[in-house]
Amino acid sequence: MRRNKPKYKQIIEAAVVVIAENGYHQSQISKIARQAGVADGTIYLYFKNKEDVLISVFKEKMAMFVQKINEVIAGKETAAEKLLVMIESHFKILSADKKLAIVTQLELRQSNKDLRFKINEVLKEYLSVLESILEYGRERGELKADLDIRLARQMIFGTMDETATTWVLNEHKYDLVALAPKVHSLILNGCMSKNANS
Amino acid sequence: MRRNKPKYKQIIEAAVVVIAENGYHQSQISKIARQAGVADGTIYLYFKNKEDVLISVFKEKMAMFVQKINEVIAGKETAAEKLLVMIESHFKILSADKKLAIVTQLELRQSNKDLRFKINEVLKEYLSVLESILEYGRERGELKADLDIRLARQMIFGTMDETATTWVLNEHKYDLVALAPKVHSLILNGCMSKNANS
Amino acid sequence: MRRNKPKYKQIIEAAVVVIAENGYHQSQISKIARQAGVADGTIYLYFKNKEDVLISVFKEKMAMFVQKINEVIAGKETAAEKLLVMIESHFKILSADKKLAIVTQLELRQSNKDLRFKINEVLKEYLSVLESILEYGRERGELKADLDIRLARQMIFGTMDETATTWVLNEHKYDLVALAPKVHSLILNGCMSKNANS
Amino acid sequence: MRRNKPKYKQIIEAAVVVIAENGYHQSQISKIARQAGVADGTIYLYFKNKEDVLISVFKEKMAMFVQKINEVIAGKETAAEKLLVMIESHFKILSADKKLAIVTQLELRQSNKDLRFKINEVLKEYLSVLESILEYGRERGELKADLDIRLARQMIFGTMDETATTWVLNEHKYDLVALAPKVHSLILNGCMSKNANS
DNA sequence: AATGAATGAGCGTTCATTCAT
DNA sequence: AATGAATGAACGCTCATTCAT
Repeated sequence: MRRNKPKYKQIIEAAVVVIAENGYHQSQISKIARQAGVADGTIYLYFKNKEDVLISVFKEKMAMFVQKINEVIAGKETAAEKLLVMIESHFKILSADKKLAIVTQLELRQSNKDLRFKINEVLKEYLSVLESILEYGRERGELKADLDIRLARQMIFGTMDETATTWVLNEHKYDLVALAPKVHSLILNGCMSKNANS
Repeated sequence: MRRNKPKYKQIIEAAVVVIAENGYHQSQISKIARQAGVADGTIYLYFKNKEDVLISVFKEKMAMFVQKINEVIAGKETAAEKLLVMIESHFKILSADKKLAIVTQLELRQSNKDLRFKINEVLKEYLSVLESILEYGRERGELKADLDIRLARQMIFGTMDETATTWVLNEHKYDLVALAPKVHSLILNGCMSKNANS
Repeated sequence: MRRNKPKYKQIIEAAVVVIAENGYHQSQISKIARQAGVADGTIYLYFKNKEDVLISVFKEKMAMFVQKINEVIAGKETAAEKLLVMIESHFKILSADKKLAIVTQLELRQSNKDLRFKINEVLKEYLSVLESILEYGRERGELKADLDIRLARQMIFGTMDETATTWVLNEHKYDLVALAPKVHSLILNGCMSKNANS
Repeated sequence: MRRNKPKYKQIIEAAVVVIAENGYHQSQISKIARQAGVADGTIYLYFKNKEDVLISVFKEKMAMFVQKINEVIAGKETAAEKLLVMIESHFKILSADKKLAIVTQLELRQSNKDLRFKINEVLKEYLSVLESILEYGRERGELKADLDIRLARQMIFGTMDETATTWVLNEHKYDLVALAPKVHSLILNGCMSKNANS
């Protein structure tokens, strides 16, 4: 089980640091190796190639996302509460590790189509957690009976993602986590005034 | 004004075609030159460097977006209607030019941080049109009085963008424009059931 | 016609010098470029890749061999005379360009199977000239009526090649051309004593 | 004496198999170790370096050649007979072990100049057996009194070698051993017709 | 004796940019 | 203005060898 070898994690963490500090296209294997304190060749004992390092960074971090989200939503009764803690957790994880935020929101998106296709595969697990909350809410009558789950998922993920990216582009200069309730409210209730007739 | 010279437009259009057909990383200056019917060196008479070509592609196309959106929203009275036609137009432009959709949703995002920073600058004009609609709606009492404009803008743009990207990743196999009313409804009213007490 | 561009020949000649002086495995593109007085990238304007440079060295030189041989054998009446001048010319060309001798007899043989397969293709033209002399001699009654042409060709080429290689391995310390008549006699008459009954 | 240790032979045999199956440039130490059932490092307990493994392969196999040839020529009276059985044995050994044939005729020749220089040293023993047959024949009056022994040896070895290589390049699709008498006749009597006046 | 994880030097090729014509 | 031949920096990956255990 390669994931338990200390060097595996060591290289993953080094990759996050190097990519955040240098950008995707300036993250040569030699830099990652130096940061990890190993020889270039050692990376190839744990990873198939450079792409495998990058996809593994994403897999490991996304697995952490999914695990964390699953933990916090389990403790909540309603879909609305589950969504709130999901958004909060998502923002908390990025706020707690700003280098990770740079990597996931900006740098990894510069990868080529192949890598981004693989990243999308990994993302699916996360999106399916989100979809299961939506289905749960729809069944309970909390959410609209005719809610298009996929579209709603795209709205919610799109909103969280855009919010997080804007925050990173603004160099983290405001509190991302504090936005969670407002984002949550927008998603559940929309923009429209209560007394407007649509 | 370089933009009025015929070769300027010629090179821009050639770049869109080449990027859509070959992908960002396979779009060498020599390919763009060949597609445009000029010599490699000629490109450097109209553009500072390769990045300038790409940012110009984005600027030109985004200007078209802004112009089109301004046209359609001018003919609508309410903010809700303006938003609907904005979403529809956004989706229509991408549906009408699938190469452009590939370029904006997938390929240009592979560019490096510098280029994407500049693209974000260009995007601001588009986003400010969106913000002005939201302000208009808030003033008219259509939209929530306490609506956080910037956050709402992020939600709306994030949702449209994610919806469009998913559509491109699914190889345009369903009708993107047909989703506009549902996206519009989600944005205005949210996911929550009417009779739920939030 | 790339072969007439001066840089093409320039690079071929540089390759011969570099390979002879450094050996096949130490003949990096950068060394060949430096020797030719061009930039590394320039080589790729004239050759597809490194293998293409090496195979072209062989093709050009072998074409010279074939042309020279054809010239000298045309002036001779009998197959025996043709063979003699062929062997002499073969040895003369190698003697006149000792670097070329090192390259063809030692260095190019270290190439991988793919390259050597392609070299063999080029060699076929040379071997067919040899076979045509043998056929001519058989028809004229000079050579044995039941001579196995292919086997005789292998004997003659094998003998010339081994003789030349041994000479190169001995660092050209004796006169290769002077051996031609003896090689010719061995090939025509064999080793056996005239009065022996076999 | 390292050669008597079981792992020594084990590694040699593994090397022959690996080189024949993968080619010279794809025969990494790790592959040879795996085939031999030992660790990579173990090879360095028995061999100085990779070159030492390869030269040892050649030495061991060439020793077998020499021993076998010495056995068969001892049973023959005339030089002509000795030569015939030598050629036959040479071809038989290669026919019987096609992997060995690939290794000696094609793969080992891709090695660098140093290694091939050492291989030539080993070859000398084989060549000296051949020369002693020629000297024996000359003394007995069987072979020409003025025969240049070294040149004749080059002709004979070159012919056998070229014949064997051509056979390997033709993927062993004809019977190599069956060619021995014809090769023998060519070597002894040459190509020339009996009644020609040379 | 035996292991195998770790090392790190080495190189073919691409392509944005220049500049003499 | 337009050309396009020439430039040369930059990097992922392999694998023979070592050495702590």
